[in-house]
Amino acid sequence: MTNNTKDNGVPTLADVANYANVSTATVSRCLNSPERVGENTRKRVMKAVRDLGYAPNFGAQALAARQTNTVAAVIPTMENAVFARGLQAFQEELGRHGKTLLVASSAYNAELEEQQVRALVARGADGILLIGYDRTPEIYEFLAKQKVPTLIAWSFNPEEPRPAVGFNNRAAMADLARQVIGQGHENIACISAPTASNDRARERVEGIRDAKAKAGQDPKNLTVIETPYGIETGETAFRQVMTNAPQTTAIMCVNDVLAVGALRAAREMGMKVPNDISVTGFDDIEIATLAEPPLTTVHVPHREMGRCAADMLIQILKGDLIGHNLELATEIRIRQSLGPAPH
Amino acid sequence: MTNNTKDNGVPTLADVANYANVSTATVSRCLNSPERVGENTRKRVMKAVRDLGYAPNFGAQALAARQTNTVAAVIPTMENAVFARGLQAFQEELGRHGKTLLVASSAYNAELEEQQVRALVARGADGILLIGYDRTPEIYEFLAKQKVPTLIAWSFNPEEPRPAVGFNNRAAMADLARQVIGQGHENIACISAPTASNDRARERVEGIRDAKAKAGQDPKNLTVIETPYGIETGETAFRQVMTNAPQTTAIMCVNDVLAVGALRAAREMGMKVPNDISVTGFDDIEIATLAEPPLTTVHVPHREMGRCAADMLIQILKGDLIGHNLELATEIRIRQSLGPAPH
DNA sequence: TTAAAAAATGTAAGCGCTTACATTCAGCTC
DNA sequence: GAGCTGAATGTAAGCGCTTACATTTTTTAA
Repeated sequence: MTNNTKDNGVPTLADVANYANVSTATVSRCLNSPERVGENTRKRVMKAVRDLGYAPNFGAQALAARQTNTVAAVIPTMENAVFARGLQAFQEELGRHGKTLLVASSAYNAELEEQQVRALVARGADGILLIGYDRTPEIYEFLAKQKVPTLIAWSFNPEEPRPAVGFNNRAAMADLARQVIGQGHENIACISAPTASNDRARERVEGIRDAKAKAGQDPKNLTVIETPYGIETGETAFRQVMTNAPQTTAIMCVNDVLAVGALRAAREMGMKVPNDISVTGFDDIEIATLAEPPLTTVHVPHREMGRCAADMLIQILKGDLIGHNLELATEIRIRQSLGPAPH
Repeated sequence: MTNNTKDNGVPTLADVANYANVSTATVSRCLNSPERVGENTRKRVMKAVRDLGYAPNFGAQALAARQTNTVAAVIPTMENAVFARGLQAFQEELGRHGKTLLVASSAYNAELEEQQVRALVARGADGILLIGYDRTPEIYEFLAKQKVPTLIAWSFNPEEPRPAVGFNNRAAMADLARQVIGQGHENIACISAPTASNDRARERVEGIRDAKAKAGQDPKNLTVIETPYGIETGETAFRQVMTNAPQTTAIMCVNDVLAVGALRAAREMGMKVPNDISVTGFDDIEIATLAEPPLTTVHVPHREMGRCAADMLIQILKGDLIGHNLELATEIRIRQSLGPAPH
């Protein structure tokens, strides 16, 4: 046995240096800035790397170079197709730039989110992606103190100073509400996700109020039911609406999944959509077109958002602070679930 | 300014030690095995940690402790709900054990998968989760050489020696096929994902053949169309089947998404499901129940698989090599998309 | 009271890499 | 050929933490 690899298995930089008869500095340079090394030497070193099956030790590299090339994301859940898509694109783009993705999910729970953020930062994330603006100041302070660049996604509010890539939830929902109102609906109800620590949901609800106000309707006069994410919860919420406010002719849901639940409940209750009642969603995920009838909704470019988020975060990490804020456009998709108000 | 934190910002263990008037070893012990430190000292140190806002440096910790507490997963794509769910559960369970998840996706591309595996290992993954058995020996060798414990998920083959948690794709599909054949179908076609480097798809197709053989039908006589993942591709494949083999009365798809595409194509072509043709899926994701008509499919416990995968990997990392193989049960879900063969 | 055992804490040697700085040496210029 | 320049390479000092081992303090037992 040679004196390489210290007999314990995994070869180190020193083993490679030894094998190639150069110093560790040269090997390191070969790997990180090959142009600074003579051609012959480089070839010899590369051969050594291959022969030995060398791979750099991550911890050592991170320690010495003070960065991990790792980016973290904390999302509510991957089971929501919206985030799965965005995250997929985010990861792909990150990969293209040699960065790796660390993920955790908060289950829409602020406290858990805080833990996750801390854990990921402790894992050496160079930067972090967070969903929406809403969270305790403690997290933001922590991030600032640890000097971890942070990007917000899925929300965009021109008045917020933080770097963000997203869309104007409020304006988008207001647009959609305008369409609904345009169909003659006056008794609108809204099925929302819990708004307590979710600015996206909150803004969407406000968007409906904005549109109502603009149309001369009383913005206070809006039935809102809050319920967790899920098809079943959407069903239950629909029933609740019909009990509390039977005169309702249009139900606007803050996401497609709740809307699909509403659609299902309507069918079970023998109500025809859109003849008896109209239903709208938000996100435009696959089930929106699959639903019976297909769902009128707001199309959100989730993939693009993920990709842009990655690009922006990379920019920020590089120190290029340009383009700190990016607003993406959404689009109303009118489908059969919206019809004129019955009279 | 005190002589803490070296003026450069982030506090280190030494700063904490200094502030609390103990050695770095004591601080380290406070953090990692508090029971080995006297109560007063511990309190003092913890206060110092809080006062200084100390957080351990990941690289240093990884380097010194020779582990990152990070586990990696390479999945085909998060956009497939099946993996999104499993991964979500995987991550949750990992989190419960203080581990963090690194993810990458291969887009069902073997070469890309290899790169991703290397990248993740280079990022210090202590262990890795891979989907299915199929991949080049090089990857397995690399993993072995780097001593990275590996777990296979979504497949389970008692004859394979590698640790795995999954289900018997072949048997499950054979079960479903038996039901189809039981409805009198003889001209069965299959819409499959590309089988080249996907043992799950391959096994499912073989499962159909098994059932045919068992029922006295010729297993060779099975129309198989391979197509990438997607609703649209499922539609196209359906049309292809009806062109190539118009006598087909049942189409078995290797996943729900392709099946939904088939369903849609059938509707567009004016064929009634299940009167004119039966369609089945595999996975039992949400859209299976949402589809019109609801899809007969194989229910796979994706979440449970994710959770078990995490548990097993953690066991393996600990060195407990027990329970090296885990087979999960699947279940046939008969819904309206399957009916008797027309005569 | 005292020695031995146990508990608490300290000392310091790495972990494997990057990089500032030092050295060597070939190729120039004059 | 002396002096200079710049490319190629080497030397060695950390990076911030863990942990084996040494030392000190406290507890226990006889």
